[in-house]
Amino acid sequence: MLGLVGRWEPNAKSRLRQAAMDLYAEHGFDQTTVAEIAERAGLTERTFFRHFTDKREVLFAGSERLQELLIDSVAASSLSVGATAPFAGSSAVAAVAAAFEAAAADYFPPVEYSRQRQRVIDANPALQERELAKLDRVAAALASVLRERGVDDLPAALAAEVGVAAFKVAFTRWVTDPADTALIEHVRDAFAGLDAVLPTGS
Amino acid sequence: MLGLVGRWEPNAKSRLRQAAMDLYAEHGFDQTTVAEIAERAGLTERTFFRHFTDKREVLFAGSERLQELLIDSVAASSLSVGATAPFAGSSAVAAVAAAFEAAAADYFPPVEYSRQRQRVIDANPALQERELAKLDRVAAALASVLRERGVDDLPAALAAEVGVAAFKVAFTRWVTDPADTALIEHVRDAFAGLDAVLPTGS
DNA sequence: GACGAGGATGTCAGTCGCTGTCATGAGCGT
DNA sequence: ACGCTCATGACAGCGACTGACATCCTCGTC
Repeated sequence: MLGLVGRWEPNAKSRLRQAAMDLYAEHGFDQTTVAEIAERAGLTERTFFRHFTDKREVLFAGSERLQELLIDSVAASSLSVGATAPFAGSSAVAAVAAAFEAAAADYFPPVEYSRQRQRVIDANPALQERELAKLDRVAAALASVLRERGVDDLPAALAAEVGVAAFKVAFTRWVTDPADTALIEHVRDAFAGLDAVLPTGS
Repeated sequence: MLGLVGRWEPNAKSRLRQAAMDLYAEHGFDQTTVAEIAERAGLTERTFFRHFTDKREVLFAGSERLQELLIDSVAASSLSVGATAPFAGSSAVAAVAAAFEAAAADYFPPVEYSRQRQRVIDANPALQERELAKLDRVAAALASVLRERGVDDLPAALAAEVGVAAFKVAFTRWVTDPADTALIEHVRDAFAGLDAVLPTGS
């Protein structure tokens, strides 16, 4: 269960991932064949599909960990569960924001790598779809944990979706930022921008 | 350009769509073969791919029209372009909200159909990915038109993403609502809920 | 130190989504 | 009648993905 990596050539999975990333970046996703990836990794096409469900999944392997980070963070946050209507909701977004800020500091790889990865993704609709799907699962998980913490259905769903929306904007700005500002700063800016963006009262 | 439908059996495209929907609903998406769809429509597999780029695209054919509706609506709205910082952003969300409310009244098919369609989509990850991709293109288009109307980059992106996020929640609640409340009501609730969900000041 | 269990890999064959190419046949204008 | 256009059919082919079975290494056990 701890991944005592194996009796064969070790790191098969990471070798496959590396080979895939290189080929995707060099020739493009569509022009890369799974057989080529496997060959470069010294393995077989069949083995590739034993490590990754998908040709696309190679680029999104670590996403479960991000989801866990966020969930644990929100689960451990001090939500004012007992508060009356509007406050329960607003502290939910705050908790989500805090979770993303924490993840921004811990989880993400260096900008260089993220940029290269994003270039590959942006060049292919199928990969963008997968990226959105991952984010949507994150939103669903966040909404779920918020509900478990006592937040009502509607505000829980809204807080989760809005939080992910803000993060999407922050992440995009991060990888396209020529000034190389830290991700956490972009996350703060985006969540702060939410206040300015919503009609104050209505 | 007006679709003078043709010299062959007319409505090839809608026959294909109907056949696909029926088969997807009956046997499931994965268990349905494109050849089967084409056969039921009295056509060939090859012809199917001339009408739809994808096996999935059958379920999302009308989405460009929704996008146009929203864009036109926002483009025609009275945005306070000249306003100073916070107000420009907030009226942007209001414009997006109004656009979705208008679309909710005009565009969407009856609940029955939407529910059946959604059942098919919810049963298949690949279809969910496509649905998210469509919504993301909507968000991108909204952000673009907001920028053209003079809204700054960050608030434009946030308003678009948040608007789509709210709509996602509203739509989900609509198709799962046992009380059959109108979609526009759910849209209003969701956008109203945004106010309660965000920390008032911070 | 042989032996059996388990797990990761290889091999093979097959299905199906999707594409390029060329042929066919109906309608339409001249 | 002639040819043009265009939706469709007919084929051939690639590549993603899957299921079934064989192999082979490693480790624990006797």
